[in-house]
Amino acid sequence: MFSQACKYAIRAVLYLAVHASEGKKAGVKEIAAALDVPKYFLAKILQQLSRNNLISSTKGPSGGFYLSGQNLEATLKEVVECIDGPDVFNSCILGLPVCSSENPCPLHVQAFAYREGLHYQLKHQAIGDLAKRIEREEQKI
Amino acid sequence: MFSQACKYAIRAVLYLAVHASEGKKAGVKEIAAALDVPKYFLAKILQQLSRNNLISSTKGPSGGFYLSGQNLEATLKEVVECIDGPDVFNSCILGLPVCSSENPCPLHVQAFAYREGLHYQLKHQAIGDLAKRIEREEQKI
DNA sequence: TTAATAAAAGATTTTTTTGTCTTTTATTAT
DNA sequence: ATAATAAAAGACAAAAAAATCTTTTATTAA
Repeated sequence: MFSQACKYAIRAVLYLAVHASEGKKAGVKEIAAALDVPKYFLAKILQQLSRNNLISSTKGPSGGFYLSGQNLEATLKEVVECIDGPDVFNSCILGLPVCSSENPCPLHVQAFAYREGLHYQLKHQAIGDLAKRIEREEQKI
Repeated sequence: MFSQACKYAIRAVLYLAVHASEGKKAGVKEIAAALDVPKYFLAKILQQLSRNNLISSTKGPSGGFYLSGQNLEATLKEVVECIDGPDVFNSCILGLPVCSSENPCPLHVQAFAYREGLHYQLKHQAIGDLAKRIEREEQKI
């Protein structure tokens, strides 16, 4: 479903939502250690998210990454599409160039339901709200 | 979700279910052309399926691939797991080593609910029955 | 204003996946 | 028996994804 980079991206964003803020930024080193993820690879991913204004960062001492108020209102759908491209949620599960409700591949109905449910959640839940649930239910990231 | 090899495998098996039989085998060349898929790569995939008794084959003139009665009773779940490994349907969508209903990752509920739907179909529908529907509804493979 | 810090950027390497080509083995029709 | 056929197997190449290392740039605290 998601590339490795995308999985790291989602987890990093959720980590920032829960553990960081403008007054308490988190560095690559901290995030990579907390998530047990390759540091330099994560750095690249964070840069990409930052360039696309999905996360915020400042350089220098006491610098690092965090989510601004605006960032917290974004959704994971945007994060996912930033890393894995815009077709993640609507490409055919069998890779057929034409596959739609009108012209469905043999797995279309099932695959569509599966992915659309996930898509819906990622699209309609703000990252900030998701973070609250994670804290409330003490979920691992 | 599925690797490229797995997508080819599913499509090839369905092609065989619809277009081939013990009396009318299909060669790699025919299948690759019909599905517009790289020939030599497909050959490798068919070999793997054959070694695992998910498809049948015979060498030599008028040889090729087909599905035996037993093969038609198998499911796409078996095909998928033969190519992509046994964890496709129960590994965490975020790649966390521990993620279950008791100890869910932040996306577990959504991912599980919807993936399980796909899993259920692939697990409980025989390839032969699926092929009948494909013919009935004239679906592209 | 300087040294230390940490992200940004660029270049490179490693690993995995995908795709190709060649040789061998089995089968069958002549 | 033999030639033709087609899968099986093995070796190889290309592309993509994942991971690493180095240099540059911006910031800030002393």
